[in-house]
Amino acid sequence: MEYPNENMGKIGTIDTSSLVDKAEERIVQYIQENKMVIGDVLPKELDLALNLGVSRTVIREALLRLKTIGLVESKKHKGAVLRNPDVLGSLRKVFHPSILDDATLKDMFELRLGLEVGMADFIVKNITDEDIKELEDIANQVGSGDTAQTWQVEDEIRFHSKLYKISKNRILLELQVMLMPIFNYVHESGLLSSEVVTGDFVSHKELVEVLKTRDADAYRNAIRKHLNNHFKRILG
Amino acid sequence: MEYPNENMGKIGTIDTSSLVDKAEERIVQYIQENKMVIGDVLPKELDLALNLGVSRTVIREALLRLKTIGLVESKKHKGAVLRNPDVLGSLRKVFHPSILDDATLKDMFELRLGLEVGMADFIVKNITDEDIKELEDIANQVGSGDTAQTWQVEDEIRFHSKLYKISKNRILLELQVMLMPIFNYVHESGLLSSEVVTGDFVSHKELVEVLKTRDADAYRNAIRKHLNNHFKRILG
DNA sequence: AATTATATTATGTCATACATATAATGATTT
DNA sequence: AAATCATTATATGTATGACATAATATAATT
Repeated sequence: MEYPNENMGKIGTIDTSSLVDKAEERIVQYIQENKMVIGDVLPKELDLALNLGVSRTVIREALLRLKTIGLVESKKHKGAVLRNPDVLGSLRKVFHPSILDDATLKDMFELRLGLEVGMADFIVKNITDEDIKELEDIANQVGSGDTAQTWQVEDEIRFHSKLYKISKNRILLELQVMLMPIFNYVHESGLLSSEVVTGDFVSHKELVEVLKTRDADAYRNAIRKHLNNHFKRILG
Repeated sequence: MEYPNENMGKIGTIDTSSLVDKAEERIVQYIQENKMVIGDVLPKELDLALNLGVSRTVIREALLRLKTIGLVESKKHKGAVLRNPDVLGSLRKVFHPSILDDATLKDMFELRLGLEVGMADFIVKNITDEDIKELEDIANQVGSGDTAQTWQVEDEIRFHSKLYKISKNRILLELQVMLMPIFNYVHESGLLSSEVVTGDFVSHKELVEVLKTRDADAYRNAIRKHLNNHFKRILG
């Protein structure tokens, strides 16, 4: 029983949603019922207010929410126009190490590792000869004289960013862009057990060689091994 | 050259951000500079307005954005209190097939497949004997008489939801919950090439058997095969 | 026809007032 | 003294009206 008093039965809940909540709901409903598509414009604020029987203030706040999650975009004189929602856009502002708790940061660290292994099939499917050439170039840049830590990190990012691009999956790519700073933050923070160095490390060069075979299973195993040091830190 | 007129050189951009944009920025800045933590409350709207030299309306809209992305939560009488951001919360409203374009939907279909394969290590790491028992129960419920399509789908969802839970990764779990309806929608829509049936299918029961060995590599291969029909539809 | 003024319109911002819920305080009871 | 209840103060929620601003449509000019 989830009520404080055992004798207290369920009597139904009261609608505590604010006017803005309701207005937002109705507007989304309006969009769906009218089968509106990208580019269509919503009725102007005053009309919405009049029709829903609330003040313009409420409508503005409801619309602002829709703007914030990227569903609409407001143009002066024209109104709120539907846009192809930048699905992950709303995440961008939240994805900062400073405002996330440790558990979440760790989850994201994991997420990135998982994504990279999980997208093997999509990489192999879409990779072109030019892509391979490009990856090879990046992989070769290491060792070319300067082996300072910062350069290594940059090459690391370039190489893996390229992999995401090859996957031709926009969501994946955007996720990666947002996850990368968090990953690096966690990597360098004291959040995880200290780094370990294992024997059978797969280098970027070797990854490229595997990619040349266009064998997804083989690549999946290779990238998993490549990331093994990271995995070890969370798997213990 | 990205300017209409070749003769037009770069003269620097003008800050076109609205007052709300700036206010939002300053508030986030305030949070970081003061090293505020979960539970702390922001100054009240009127104080923020006075200090930033804008109207309360602007402050309210800025705060509303932060509320929408789940960074703060406003309590009457108290103010805007920092909350552990529900990172994916803002996605919930956008994740509806009706408002996403086909390309994005397909990307999400892929994402789910990738996640499931990519999280193999985390499942194997965290799985308990009870988890295995539970998975076994779900797997056995299939075939117990009723083989209607709807039941199959429900068992499918139950089984895979359980897998995500086992991963003990909240982000992964939340993503899955949001992705599932989209996945089903795409699965049933005419968006992908028609379904194919392959020979070597790995069943839920077999997956459980593999999990008993606690071998992440083996499980990764198994789940990849289990999802092979889905993969085939996008890989062609 | 092309450019330049003008008017119109819908959003952006401001100011003020009041409603409402809740934290804090004080009064009452046991 | 502790617990309960009533009161008050306070910060957000909502409403209203006004004006600023930018973009569109229209008219005027070249």
